[in-house]
Amino acid sequence: MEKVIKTVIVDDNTFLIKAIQEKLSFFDDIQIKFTALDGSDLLTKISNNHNIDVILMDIDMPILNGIEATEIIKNKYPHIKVIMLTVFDNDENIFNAIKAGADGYLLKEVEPKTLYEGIIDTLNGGAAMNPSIALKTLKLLRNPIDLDNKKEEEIIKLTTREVDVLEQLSKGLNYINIAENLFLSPATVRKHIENIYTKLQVHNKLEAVQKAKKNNLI
Amino acid sequence: MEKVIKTVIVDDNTFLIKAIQEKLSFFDDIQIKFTALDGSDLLTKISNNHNIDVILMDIDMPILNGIEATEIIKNKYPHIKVIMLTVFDNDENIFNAIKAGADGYLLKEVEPKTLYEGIIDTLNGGAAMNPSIALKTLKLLRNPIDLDNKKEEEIIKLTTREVDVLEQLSKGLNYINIAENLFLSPATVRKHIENIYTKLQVHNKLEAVQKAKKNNLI
DNA sequence: TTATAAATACGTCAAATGTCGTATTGAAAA
DNA sequence: TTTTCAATACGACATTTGACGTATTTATAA
Repeated sequence: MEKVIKTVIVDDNTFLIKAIQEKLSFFDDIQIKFTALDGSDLLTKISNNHNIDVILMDIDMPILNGIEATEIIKNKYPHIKVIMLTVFDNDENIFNAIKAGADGYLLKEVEPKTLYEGIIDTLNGGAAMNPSIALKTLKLLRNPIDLDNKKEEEIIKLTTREVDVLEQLSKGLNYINIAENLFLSPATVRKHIENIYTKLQVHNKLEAVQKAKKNNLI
Repeated sequence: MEKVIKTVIVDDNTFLIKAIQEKLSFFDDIQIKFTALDGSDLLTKISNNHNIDVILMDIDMPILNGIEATEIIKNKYPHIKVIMLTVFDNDENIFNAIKAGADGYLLKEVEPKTLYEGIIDTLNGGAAMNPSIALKTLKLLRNPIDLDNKKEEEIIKLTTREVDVLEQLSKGLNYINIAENLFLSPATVRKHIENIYTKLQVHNKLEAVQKAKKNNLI
């Protein structure tokens, strides 16, 4: 028989705590030891009982947020695995959470089974990650952003097709070649690029590529 | 109904190709367009048919290895997803594969279902990764090693004035503005740029700026 | 069911860019 | 001293790009 996985949930929203608990209720070996409503609350409770395997940590919380809490926890109890469980997937949060020592990063809409497997993988010495988060970490590795030089991250939303086109643009290809690569009409490529320029508020290829890289869109 | 996923397998071991094919045979929407025995073989075959969704790429191969091949492929066909599929999980391979533009990194022992899901996730704009690989990428992000592998660096000599112009170019300025900034005639700016293109062996602004950055000229 | 969004595509026009050729001047190198 | 190179500059021409408007189809969300 497998031994239980002593789990802690930290979230300032009691409804979301309930939701996570329900997701995990399918799995007999998950044991919720306690829950906490913010980082400070967690620290208090954990100092009385640090016999914990894994913490599921929200980020946006009052008093002490999830990233600060993670840093403290991982410093004091490095054996405890911390998996971020949040609705936010912006670069800065991801990067800071990783820097703080998080062992995984999942989005709240995660399937129960995926969440469970993520916990197991993490305890087995891996890291749990949504594919979309994984991609962002790859991009961060390729193109290290300067977080100091980066205030409020604009939320620029490009469609997948627009990203395809932008990637091609970034290789220095012209419209004709991009069209050939993506099996499109050059007219469509131009239209996509037009839309990209509008969204990025730029007026030529070079600016588009630079802004896209800066915002880790490509 | 979902459309088929045009897939290519690259591996110098025909037995392993067979093994991968068998793993994917469970899934009706995976269509193996062709297989290749090394990077060079892949490039030849893909130049005749680049209507491909995803490439499963081994790393250790003769003639042209998987990382070099990935770099070439992603430069020419950035829309094609490349997932590394290898037995090696050392930091250097992972880091270099990511730098080369890989969209995922899975180990060969991967379960058929996991491999399939990884392909799907990647095509949906995510990244496929084993948990153990994911952890390594996190560690690389926390502690960035600079494996700045500069091989045979070409010796490109630009004049100081050309560098001036190139720097302006890299800011996304047009000829008129560059001329104003440097107190030149636009015609002169154009001539400088023409000479820069010749020296760098490129044919447009974007390529010039990228090559210049790569060679630390700006 | 009806909006809405995404992806596709065409046409037009002006502006910018890439590629030629040619030429003058001054400074540095042979 | 002669030659070469760097920097400046003009003209011409074809191609590419950027900025409009418009329109159809499909999938998804309200």
